[in-house]
Amino acid sequence: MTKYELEILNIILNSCEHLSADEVYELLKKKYPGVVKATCYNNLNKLTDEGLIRRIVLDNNSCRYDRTMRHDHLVCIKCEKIKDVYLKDMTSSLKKELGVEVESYDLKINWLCPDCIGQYNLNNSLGRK
Amino acid sequence: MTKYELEILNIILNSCEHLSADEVYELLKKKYPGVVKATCYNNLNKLTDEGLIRRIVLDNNSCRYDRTMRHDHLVCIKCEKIKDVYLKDMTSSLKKELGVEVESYDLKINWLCPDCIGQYNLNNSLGRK
DNA sequence: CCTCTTTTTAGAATGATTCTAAATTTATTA
DNA sequence: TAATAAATTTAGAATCATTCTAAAAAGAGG
Repeated sequence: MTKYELEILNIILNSCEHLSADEVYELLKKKYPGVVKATCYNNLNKLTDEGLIRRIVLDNNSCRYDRTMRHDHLVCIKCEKIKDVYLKDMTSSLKKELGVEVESYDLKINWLCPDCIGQYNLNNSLGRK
Repeated sequence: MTKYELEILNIILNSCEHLSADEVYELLKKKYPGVVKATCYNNLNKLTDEGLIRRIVLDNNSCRYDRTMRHDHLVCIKCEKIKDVYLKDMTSSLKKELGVEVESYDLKINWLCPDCIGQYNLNNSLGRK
């Protein structure tokens, strides 16, 4: 594991946010000012392939990086901020309901976060789409 | 609703596949050869906003379009093909478990489809990541 | 028919990510 | 330790899906 790969892993494991590739790159530059963006992408891909970090793809086609320990995500329909939630693992119940092998799953729950909830008419935006 | 919007809606409702924007565009051109790609994108966005179709964002940052009736997706970890599955709606159980309002959710289940399952060593690829 | 609004067009712009080929670093093994 | 091989990084160009822009066209209502 190279110094860049290690530092990127640390950045992600120690972050409370869900960072974009660009945000990871900015943090990486604080320690290694000369580093190049492609290196950041290379290592984000490598770490993802190795299963050490996890890529979350948002509806607007942008990615965030996260720890791998199994958990689910609340995504705010307004500000798009992500919050981790630790719901019980559904793998085996999905297997049972589907009758097939399940490798993993990805559950994104759309909500209005507390910061945004005041800014919406709840009846219109939550009651029905 | 314009002829383009209507035709795009028909293309998606009548397709058994989960089409990409480009595939929708190719099909649209069969009926309206002069139409331009931006029109296709405009209308895909409009239809999505109107809730008449649904956008699925894959891990590789590409989109597919689908009917809106609530259902979940099996995504093959090898060929990335999508299959619809109609699992029971979890909205209310999620609300209960989380203790917050839930607008909707998006569940993607990763598996190896029957076409790809022969090409993998199941112990390695399914047992653990 | 006139005015206002919406949609379409053409093509440029954007922006995230990937690619390429050369340079550098790290690891291997003679 | 020197030589060779493999992996990583670099710089910047390329890609590709999508969005933007401003002008033209189409549609709707009075």
